[in-house]
Amino acid sequence: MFAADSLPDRPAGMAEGLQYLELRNALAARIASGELSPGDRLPSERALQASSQAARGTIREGLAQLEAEGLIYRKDRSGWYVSPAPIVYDPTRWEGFMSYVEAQGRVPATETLEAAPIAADAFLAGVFGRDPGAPLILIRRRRTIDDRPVLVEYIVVDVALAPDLLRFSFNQSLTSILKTHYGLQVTRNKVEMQPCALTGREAQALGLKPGLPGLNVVRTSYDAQGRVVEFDREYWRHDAVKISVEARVR
Amino acid sequence: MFAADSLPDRPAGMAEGLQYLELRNALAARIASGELSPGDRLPSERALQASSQAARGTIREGLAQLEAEGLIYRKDRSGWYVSPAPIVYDPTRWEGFMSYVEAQGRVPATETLEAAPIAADAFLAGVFGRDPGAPLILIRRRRTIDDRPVLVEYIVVDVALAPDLLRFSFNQSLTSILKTHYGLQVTRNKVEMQPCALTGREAQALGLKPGLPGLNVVRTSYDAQGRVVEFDREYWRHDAVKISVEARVR
DNA sequence: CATCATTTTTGGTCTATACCAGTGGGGAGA
DNA sequence: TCTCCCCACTGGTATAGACCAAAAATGATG
Repeated sequence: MFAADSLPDRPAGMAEGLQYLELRNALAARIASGELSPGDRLPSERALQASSQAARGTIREGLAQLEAEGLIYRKDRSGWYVSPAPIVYDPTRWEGFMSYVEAQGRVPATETLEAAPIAADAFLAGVFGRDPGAPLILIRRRRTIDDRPVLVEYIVVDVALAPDLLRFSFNQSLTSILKTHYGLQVTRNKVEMQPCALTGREAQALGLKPGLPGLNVVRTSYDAQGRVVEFDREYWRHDAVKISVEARVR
Repeated sequence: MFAADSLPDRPAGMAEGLQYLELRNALAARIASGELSPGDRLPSERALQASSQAARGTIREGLAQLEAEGLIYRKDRSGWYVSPAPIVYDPTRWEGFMSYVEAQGRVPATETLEAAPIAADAFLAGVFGRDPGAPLILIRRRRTIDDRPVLVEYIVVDVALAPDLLRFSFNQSLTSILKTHYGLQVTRNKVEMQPCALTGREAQALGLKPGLPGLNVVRTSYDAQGRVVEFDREYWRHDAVKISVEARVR
């Protein structure tokens, strides 16, 4: 009940007599025992159906349950797979995705999907304290851990603080580009997080069925003068991340 | 794409031609327009079926989608309802549930489900820096906002720091009891959060179908001497809370 | 050995139906 | 008027089938 890392193979009170929960429990036990390891493919729905006598809809109900718990994930029309361990994410200690993931013994990678100048709309103008129409830069990236896409992000930077930013490659740390070439150092963060459904472009970029659960992280980074250095909206796979915050009470 | 409060009635690229997404879009639009307000009951599944010509399974697929997005929730065998706005939760500024919820213009309440002495197991012994078997106190509470249960929590307190704690009522702020009567003041917090599925006792206490998505928050509170004042595991309805963290970068 | 076309497998969507169990309202009876 | 019971309604679970589109495996071909 208390151990932080306990993922019970059969949560107390999880009703028996329900076929989809029985299936869930059976698969969860096989994952917990190590018979199925992260990355392994589960038997196909029809194979599970044959071995359990249940209807396919019932099988899918059980699989969806495990998916909601983050124990397994699906690859469209390819199969169901056991989820890798989530990475631990402390938004107050964020020194960038690459170093963060590496520190946890995983292999990160970044792909720039888009990088272009845009004009501030009303919302972004408010964020950056500029007038609507002010020139900004939008960067869209996809980030992977061990070759599995885990998040897509939209980063907005103020051109006034980082002129000619587009000449750089964004497949590495943006934080270090801003620091090295523009002397912009983040000293304060505001982070908002909310569970969401991954839809449309986000789902597509992550190779997910639209509507799957995700985590939406919005980060506003300020420098010592209180200027907005970076505005960042991230969409994470819900099973890829675990949030851990450590902070003094104020 | 950027506005933090945008809950689009039809996310860009959310495929058309899929009946369950069409239904989702139709209902989301009615919620966004205000035709359906928080707390309102949706038409029954069979009524939606009659008006859309789709099979009931398809209807339920669309409803499950909206549920995953946090726009609606279900009450077992009673109906589907529009979700109220989530409360904003900053774990680094946590002064207690009651004041927090009140500050956002909502009505909080707390119910003690259980309060009893327990002996430390291996995990809790490690948390509190005591020997296994050391006497602790376990408090289980349910907390509601506007009469809707939103979380259950398991709080563990070290008897050595708070002797005779059980004489108090826990239907109010525990933080203030510890401060007023035992001089225990929290100065530092460690918080971990992870999406989870609400099962068994937790689902039951919240009146939810087992397996619905939730948010698991584990908080360890320390005083100025680094002693563990409180160890707290919370299970939130996923649609009841939005996390916002503001912190200096270290 | 690499490439392309074909076939098989897989999950994705959808229909139609059945029965169950808890909710909630209305009506009968005290 | 109040209480209790019953019943209609609601969502929850399950079956059995169908067809589709994308992925993966296969086999033919260069």
